[in-house]
Amino acid sequence: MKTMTIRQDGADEDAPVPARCADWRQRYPDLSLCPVRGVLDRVGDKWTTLVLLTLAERPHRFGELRRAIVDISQRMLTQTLRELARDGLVSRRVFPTQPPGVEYSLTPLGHSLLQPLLGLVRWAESHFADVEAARAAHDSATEEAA
Amino acid sequence: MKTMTIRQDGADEDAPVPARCADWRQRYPDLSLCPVRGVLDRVGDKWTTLVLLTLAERPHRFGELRRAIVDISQRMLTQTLRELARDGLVSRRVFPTQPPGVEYSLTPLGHSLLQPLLGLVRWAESHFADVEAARAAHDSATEEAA
DNA sequence: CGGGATCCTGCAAGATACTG
DNA sequence: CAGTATCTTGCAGGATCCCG
Repeated sequence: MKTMTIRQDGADEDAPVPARCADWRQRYPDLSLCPVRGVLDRVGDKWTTLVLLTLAERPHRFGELRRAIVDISQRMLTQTLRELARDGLVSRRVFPTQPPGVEYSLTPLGHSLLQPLLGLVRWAESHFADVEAARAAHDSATEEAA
Repeated sequence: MKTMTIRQDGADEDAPVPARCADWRQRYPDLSLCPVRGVLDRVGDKWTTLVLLTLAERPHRFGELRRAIVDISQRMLTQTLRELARDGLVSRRVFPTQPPGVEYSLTPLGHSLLQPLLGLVRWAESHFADVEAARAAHDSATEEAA
């Protein structure tokens, strides 16, 4: 293995993609502690992304979010919002009216996550057809083998 | 609601982020069919990303992947690789040697996904400290309320 | 309206054992 | 070496009821 200078505080930011990846895996043998995994787990969460994207549009109240996301259960919405608030991605403002209103909105940090997230969305938009084609090809190939 | 011109074949690519998001949600009332969700579910998968990042480094054989990812079970590795191959992100080459060797590598499509993925990784690298700080602040705040 | 607390279930995923 | 098959379980997540 080639010797490689690794900065103590993080990966070598000038390193090419592969080296960066290898570096991350080496520095976090316990994957549950890896910050990258933490983020990816969140993003992959069934609802987190949907909530973030919805809030990207404009601030929403609890009920608005429920209706916007349609098939989210109230339990999951509450839970997702709490974790997002805890992570500092979403802020929760309570209006002491009657009945009480609660408004959720993206924090600057949450907004910053939106950019890479949108990168993924764009990839999905432009490459989903390829994925579907690959699936069709693969499926017909394996089925004809059977 | 404001009227908005939606191109038949996809979201308005010039639209600002929020409108794009709203658009996606509207066009896919059934979220399980939404291509964006499909991609995000994959990325969020506990192992998919790890495998892709590992293969980004260089092609790996099955056993190499197992050892590289350490705490993946053989079952999950097989399953993950099969789905990635089916989606056309990873290619599988069999060498008819004795004993047989199988090499997995990224396809061009898989490699293209790497870019947005790395965007997320970079976000995690640069903002994880903020998330942890937010958590600490949030936790101490709620705990003192109790 | 905006949740909290409970109960219950399905499936994701680990462990183990076997095969070409 | 590179998987497949089977069994088993944890827990994500839905449904439901209640409360300030």
